[in-house]
Amino acid sequence: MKPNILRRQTIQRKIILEELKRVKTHPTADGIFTLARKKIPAITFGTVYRNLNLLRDAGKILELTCGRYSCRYDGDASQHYHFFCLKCKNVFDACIPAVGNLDRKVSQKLKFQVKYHRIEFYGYCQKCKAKI
Amino acid sequence: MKPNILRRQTIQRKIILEELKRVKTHPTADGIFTLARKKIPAITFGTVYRNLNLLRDAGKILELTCGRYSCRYDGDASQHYHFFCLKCKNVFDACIPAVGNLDRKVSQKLKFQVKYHRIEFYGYCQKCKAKI
DNA sequence: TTAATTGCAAAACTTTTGCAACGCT
DNA sequence: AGCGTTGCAAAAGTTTTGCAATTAA
Repeated sequence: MKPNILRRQTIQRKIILEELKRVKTHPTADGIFTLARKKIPAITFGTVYRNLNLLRDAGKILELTCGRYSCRYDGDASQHYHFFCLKCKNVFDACIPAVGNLDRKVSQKLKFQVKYHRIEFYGYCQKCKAKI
Repeated sequence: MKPNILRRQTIQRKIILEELKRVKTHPTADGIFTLARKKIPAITFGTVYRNLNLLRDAGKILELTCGRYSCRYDGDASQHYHFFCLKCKNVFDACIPAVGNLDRKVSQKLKFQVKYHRIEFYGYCQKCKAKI
């Protein structure tokens, strides 16, 4: 059923991952498509989405869900938190250390198996808080 | 531009909010539509979505974003965290107290104005962890 | 060679919206 | 009466998918 993942290195996949690691803007799939098309004009949406799904499943990138439509992607798959600006809708890394023991607390309370957690901060970024 | 919100009490709005507060399943918009249609067979998707948006904007319900498509809704708008089962995709309340000082830490670090945060736990619920 | 991957295009799915009719207040 | 709200249907926006051609290993 599931296709074998990341078995081949294609130029499309390489560029998508490279661009995602290069930028710090946590782009949407559409944004990645635009970035990739500058390097590979013939690339299509289907290829971008398929690769994003595969890279996410392989744990090489993070898929951040925000709002109704559209996810955002992060080329840095290590544990870290995010800040979402309520005004300009940009996403930033929230540079604080991981909160310890959270997963264990919830495991004990719910009797569930907690694998990981995410924390999202919401508010106004430096530029936007000046304009409110 | 923006319509005046929640100015009138309609039967549709009343049922949507009642059902959302009644169930503990954190349903999707589609799920709420199905629930509401049992009480008001003529209700439409448009009405459900419009009301969910208005109720969310008014702070009466929570909109939880999870995955690509589809948000989930929570009739309990008070501060609490959530657990997402990676297998059955159900959403549960994570009954642990709010983590203090988090917002302040990020505010100081980033020089942003942090209004609130959300924490999402991921793993396997009691039923699913037995089947892995 | 062969099977994963791509490009293309259509489909699927969720959410929004314009408009006339309806119905709270 | 006034206008917020609904039902209807079409549109918009995002993501997925079937298929034949391509291409990495």
